[in-house]
Amino acid sequence: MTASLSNDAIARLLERHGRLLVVAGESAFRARAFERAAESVRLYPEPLARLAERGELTSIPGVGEGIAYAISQILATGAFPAHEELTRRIPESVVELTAIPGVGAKTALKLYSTLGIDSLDALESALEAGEIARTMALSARMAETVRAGLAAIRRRTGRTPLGAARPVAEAFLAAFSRARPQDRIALAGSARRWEVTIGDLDFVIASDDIDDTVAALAEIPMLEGQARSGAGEVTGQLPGGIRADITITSPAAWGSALARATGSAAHLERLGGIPDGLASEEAVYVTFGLPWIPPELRAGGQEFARWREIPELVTIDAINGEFHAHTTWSDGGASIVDMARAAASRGYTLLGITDHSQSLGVAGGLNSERLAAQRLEIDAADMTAGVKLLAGAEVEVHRDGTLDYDDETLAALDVVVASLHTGLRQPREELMARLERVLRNPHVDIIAHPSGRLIERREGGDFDWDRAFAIAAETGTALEINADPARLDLDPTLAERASAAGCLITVNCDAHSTSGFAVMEYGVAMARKAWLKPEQILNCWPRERILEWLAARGRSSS
DNA sequence: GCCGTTTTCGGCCCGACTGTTTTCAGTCG
Repeated sequence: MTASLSNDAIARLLERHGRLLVVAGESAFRARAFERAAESVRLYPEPLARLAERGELTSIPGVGEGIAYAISQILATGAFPAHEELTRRIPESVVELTAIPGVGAKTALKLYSTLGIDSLDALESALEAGEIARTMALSARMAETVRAGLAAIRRRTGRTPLGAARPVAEAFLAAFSRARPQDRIALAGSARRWEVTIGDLDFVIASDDIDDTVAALAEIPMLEGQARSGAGEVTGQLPGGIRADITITSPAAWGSALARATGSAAHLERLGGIPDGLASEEAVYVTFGLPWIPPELRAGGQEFARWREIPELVTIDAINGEFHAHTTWSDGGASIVDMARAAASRGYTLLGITDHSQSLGVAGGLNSERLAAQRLEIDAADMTAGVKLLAGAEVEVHRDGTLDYDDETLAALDVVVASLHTGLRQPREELMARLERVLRNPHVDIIAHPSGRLIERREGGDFDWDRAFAIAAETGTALEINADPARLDLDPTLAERASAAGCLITVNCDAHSTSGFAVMEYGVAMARKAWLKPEQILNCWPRERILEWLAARGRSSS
């Protein structure tokens, strides 16, 4: 039994197998089964080795007889037969190719079987040599798609999205606190500053006995490959392959150590060196004649000129409702009533129910008949738990800028959120013409996730933002900061520009379940990085004022 | 491969868009 194999390591292997099954052209359902099982295993609280000993692997959701056998093989040998057989046919690295937009499983397999291309590097070489275009199996057009896709991937930072890193950080904080309740631990670095992507995770621990703390760290299973790099420095690897840098300090020097480890480099440089031996961050800032600066604002710029405004910035308590949420009517996991109750428990007084429109078939989009039926249920549930429900929709924007419902249907809705989910690779002219048409559509109240980016996975559209913001300010259309950690869109820099241009901002979770509202902390952090105040954010307004705003836009909500 | 008040087989992941096409395969959301 390989006791050292972590749940994360097992999950990674199952996930790689799932992805390889897709490329191999196996059943998409079988591939998904492996990916689902991997997700389930990664989050499983108990080491799988112990479950395997008890013969309880199939108690994990998504793990049946087949995958339980694979896991037992992985635990015993570090691999499993089906995976070894598959990798003999197709190298694992071929999966890399499918990261290129426009290259799916079939094309990746074709590239491998006809040209032996088994990685992005090999693909780039073949492209340089002109092999792609010369090969009869692949057209010149394909070569161009590949070239553009490779360039987009090379532009990626290779950093970890915040939404992947923070849950890992929180799990580690909890695990350490259980092991060493007498020590104090905090997250530091870019994750504490709510940067959209992070390079590694930094932690600071205050301890009266550094050696004891180091020994306790060695006992935490989720921190692998630990090394002591200095008297009070420990490094290691956390789930997802994220590097952890841990600084251990005395309680008396906690403030100095935390401020240093939090950064940013530009912020520290502007401060001009953190004094040693201060017990709190407040004490650190006092020496510079400053109040405590919240981590998300430590960018090395405006915080030194605008610190007096900090108490006025938006906080999570100022959020009074949301305009973008899904239910089981389309691709959500909770009913209208359950979503309303979850909203109420967050102190909201208003919630827009905005399921997908008809052309987004994969998400179970509603045609106008089902939309009308849904309104009956929304109206019946209105004021459930004291929350005003708006019968809205997240409406697809077609490639020509027209919307997915006719004017009559749109006019009957309480709120219309418009989204571009497809055709984001259109050239700037087309994309802008399309966006302008949406912004000038009198039925549209809010533009959801305006750029369409998926962090580290897909770049946003090539919009002319200054022009877009000017039009949005003119039409009064609100622009969303989507709090989903996979999106964080608008980005804080764009949100700040939009607000400066006079645009109204709204921060929404795009919740697909009752737990989906938890990501609001990300959205608020982004809004704070953009130096936004509640007045500038539509869903911080009192309910009556929001309803007046909607009414003034021709909305019928009562 | 997993799952189940739809329960041991058959559904799960549908439909639009694009161009690798010219009657349909591949990709994407």
